[in-house]
Amino acid sequence: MIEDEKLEIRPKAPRAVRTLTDLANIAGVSAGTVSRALAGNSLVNTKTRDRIQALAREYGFQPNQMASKLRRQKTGVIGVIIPLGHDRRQQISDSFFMTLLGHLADELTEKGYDLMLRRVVPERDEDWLDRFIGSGMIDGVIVIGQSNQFERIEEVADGYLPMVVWGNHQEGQRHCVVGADNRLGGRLATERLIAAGATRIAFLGDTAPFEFAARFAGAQDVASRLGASLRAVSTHLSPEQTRKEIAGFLSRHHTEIDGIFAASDSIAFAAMQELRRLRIAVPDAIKLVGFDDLPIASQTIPPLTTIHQDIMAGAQGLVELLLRRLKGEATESLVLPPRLVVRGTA
Amino acid sequence: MIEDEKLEIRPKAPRAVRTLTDLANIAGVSAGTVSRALAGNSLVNTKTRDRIQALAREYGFQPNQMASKLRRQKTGVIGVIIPLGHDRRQQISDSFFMTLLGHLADELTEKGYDLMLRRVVPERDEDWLDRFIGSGMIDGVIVIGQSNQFERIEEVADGYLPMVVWGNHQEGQRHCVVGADNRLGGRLATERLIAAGATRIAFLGDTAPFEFAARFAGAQDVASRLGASLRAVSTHLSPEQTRKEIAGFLSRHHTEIDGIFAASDSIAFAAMQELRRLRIAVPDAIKLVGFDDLPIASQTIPPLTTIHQDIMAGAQGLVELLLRRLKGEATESLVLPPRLVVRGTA
DNA sequence: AATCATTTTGCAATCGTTTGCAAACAAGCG
DNA sequence: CGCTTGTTTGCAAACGATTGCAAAATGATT
Repeated sequence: MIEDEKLEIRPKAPRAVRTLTDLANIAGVSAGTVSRALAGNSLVNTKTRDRIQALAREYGFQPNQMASKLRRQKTGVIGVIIPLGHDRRQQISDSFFMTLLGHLADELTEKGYDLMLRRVVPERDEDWLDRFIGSGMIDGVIVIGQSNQFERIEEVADGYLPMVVWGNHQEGQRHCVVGADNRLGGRLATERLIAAGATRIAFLGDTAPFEFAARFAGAQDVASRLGASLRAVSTHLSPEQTRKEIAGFLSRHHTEIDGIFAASDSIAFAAMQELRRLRIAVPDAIKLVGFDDLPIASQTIPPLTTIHQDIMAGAQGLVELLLRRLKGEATESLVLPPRLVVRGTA
Repeated sequence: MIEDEKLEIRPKAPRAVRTLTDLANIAGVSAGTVSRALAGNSLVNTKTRDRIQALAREYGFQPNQMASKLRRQKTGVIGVIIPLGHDRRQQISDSFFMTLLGHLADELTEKGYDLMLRRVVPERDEDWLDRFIGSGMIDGVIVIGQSNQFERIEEVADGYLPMVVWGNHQEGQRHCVVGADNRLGGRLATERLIAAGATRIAFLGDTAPFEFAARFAGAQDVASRLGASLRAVSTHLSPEQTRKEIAGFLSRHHTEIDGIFAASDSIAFAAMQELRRLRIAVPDAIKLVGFDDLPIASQTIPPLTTIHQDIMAGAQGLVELLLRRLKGEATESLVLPPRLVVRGTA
């Protein structure tokens, strides 16, 4: 009889027990005790702790996070911010970043943190990074991609420790970064192109972002050393735009080249498609190497030769370094080795 | 001279002015007034408002969000939660969900909300949804994908208004959902296969998730009506696993079919690759239709015939409905029309 | 039974904003 | 000049959890 009543009281009722005090009243103790009990604090008697925890479960009580965070001055939330280029669509569909984000979510969850995602267009908002950090909503921040904001990030890094960035490592930089050795990757790609017989190479992709610039620099290292010619064909912004630029370049200049180093797999795919439209044989007439090794890279025809980046290791590195920085440690950057994957296009 | 000093005071100092009261002291007013001034409240004199806002900018002051949220009892944060199947990797790299997420981030940002991302494995955590909602950190929640949690979501929907789900619409369901008409999509795909000459069709994909089940149901509608045979080849979980299962099925049974309806483009890609390995001509020997119309679908060889879903419209719909629900409106579900895109595989 | 050491508990201050209410002030009018 | 309207401001009470400190309860020991 009593139990029946109990069962009927709970459902639908507008959550009668919403605060520590509510639960404390029910349990016949003080709010402080409830707080300690739920925190598993050893200061509270084992028996009352269990009783209170049971009660909390029964009434579906969860302490208000906002109040908790305010009081403890930490949020348990890590911010992940993606700076976009001028065109906001630039990286939205970039599967590389999106995959990285997925792994980050998993890693952070595992460590007990929540993830707050923000995408910003730095050009439109000077203070994009400071604002996120100063918002008081996050304990630390992971920046995905340096875009063209290297300087801004450096400035912030001087005064703000818990920040880790995915991107390229520059000699002597002050912010902690995790990323592949893009320059080495560029070298590997170009060496492969030349080994496959290419001598007149085009680099396809926007050279403004640091990651891409480093890939191009690596290509330059090798090209000049091995006596191949190299030209940069800078593409811009949105995928459609990029595709048009690639199409334009290829239709006009394809006879002048016999190798393409694409700054990313996405760009490589676009190039492949255009080459097919122009009935230019890959790899016979033009060799092609990409960068990233997205899952689909192995599924194109011919499968794409590319530079592999270990995304999961990257995500793990980002999180681990950030957690150490949250503890006050100053950490080194982490540079991951890229790996050439030879498939069918070069 | 004075200005020089001003410049030197600010940098590096551990943010001397961190609270409303700090700023209030500087401005010579009370904290309440500063609060109102920064909120652009009309109750405060225009002149003092401007003065305070200038001061705030000068000192880089940002009110503490945690305190603000606690006091106002709303967070300005929308939770986005992705329930994963048994295998956590299942959907992580699913570019469809990831792209949807990107668009959601944009839409929410535009409306002034922040986005908190959480990925969960419902099997491991019974209360995944309640816990997120009850955490007090979010004003509303968007669930991406029903996975196999339809019932759980229904239950929650009864007591919690500000929730919108991406997924499939079932007759008479109680939670508000946005998604393509999967059944119709399944019909379109199958009709196309049959029109292209297929009579013995295999459906490739896990039929447990509601979206996929509906696609299969659509296929059944058409197959039985038009006299084609249809068998479901249920794949499971992780991409590698899926690939193996597909390979196994095709190598053993490819002679028994002449058409494949893949539950998603990703699955279609895997099938294509396997068919190529087996030297089975597409679409000559076997016709193939996918679902989603991912960007790469147009770039395979031959380009993939598939069912197009408008992801951006989906994201906009989710956000718009959620905002209306936050205002207390009860909203209808939104079913988006899928569209057959005929390319080279059927 | 009294004293002391040790757990457990309650009290009350605190985190930093927001906001209802009332006080202070200015302005308009007879 | 006094009185009635408006504007602007300040005061102080929330919001709900955490935690140092002291009080109370318990147990151990003589």
